[in-house]
Amino acid sequence: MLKITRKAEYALIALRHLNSIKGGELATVKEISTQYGIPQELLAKALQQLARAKVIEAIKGPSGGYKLVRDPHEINMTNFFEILEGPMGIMDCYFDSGCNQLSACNIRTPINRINDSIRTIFDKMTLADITY
Amino acid sequence: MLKITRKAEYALIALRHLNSIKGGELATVKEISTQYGIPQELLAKALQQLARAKVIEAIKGPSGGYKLVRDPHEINMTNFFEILEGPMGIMDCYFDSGCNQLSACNIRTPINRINDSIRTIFDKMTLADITY
DNA sequence: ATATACACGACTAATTTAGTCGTAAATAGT
DNA sequence: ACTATTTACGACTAAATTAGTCGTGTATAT
Repeated sequence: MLKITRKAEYALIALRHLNSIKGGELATVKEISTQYGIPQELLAKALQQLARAKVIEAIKGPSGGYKLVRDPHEINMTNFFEILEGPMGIMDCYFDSGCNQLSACNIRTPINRINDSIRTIFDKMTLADITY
Repeated sequence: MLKITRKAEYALIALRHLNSIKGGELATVKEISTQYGIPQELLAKALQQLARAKVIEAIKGPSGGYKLVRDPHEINMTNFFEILEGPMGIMDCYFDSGCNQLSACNIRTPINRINDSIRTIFDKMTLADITY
């Protein structure tokens, strides 16, 4: 429980890799996936999502690839996870308020406190902390 | 992502309920499940796990039920979640070290930092914080 | 005895996550 | 223009996890 998805995990590995190579250099999905033993297509999807979110930039064609275009300090973990996995919350009712069955729910308030605590952690932690 | 299971959610609701009734009083699974609209058998399982872990006590037979037997301040959320959901960590490699495929993994250290942060939150937060 | 309540393993169903495939579009090099 | 390379992306299948159900057993108060 409380696990992140593999897609997010692969994305982190890739981002750290992109961060480690010098300024203008590119890395391809193929390179990254073989180097770290990651399923290529799955990594591709993750990087496409990050490219759409403008965290990285894609260059097509031969000698193409991806590069990091934002300062890792600017992207916090809440951003990152929500780009890849959608809204973050330990229970659905945090963002999906259509909870009919538990009309007498007695734990909404404490659950929100937990959520907020976790969110605060991830807000404060940036990609720079992950990538060094 | 980062969601807790419904079983844990139901258990929290039940514990909060048990905490709200006076000292020696009992509540049955049936009562709780109907009051909060929770599937009875699933709640029963959760409470059985908590009873095995000595967080609550089970009294069998007619006029039986469950009661809270430990000070809610003594049980932190890490305990609670691990009773119900097993080892807690955002990635398997935190507790299951048999990760063969990612021999070149470059994010183990930062992942452990995240894990520890979350764990710290849950260590500090007790059932008393949830149940008021 | 009987009705009530917990105990628990086995099972099925639903949902989520992981991974694959096929096809399209851009582009560098020739 | 052609080809090889690389990203883009939706549709699909497979695997794993979670949710929920069922049957049977045990304890016990009345």
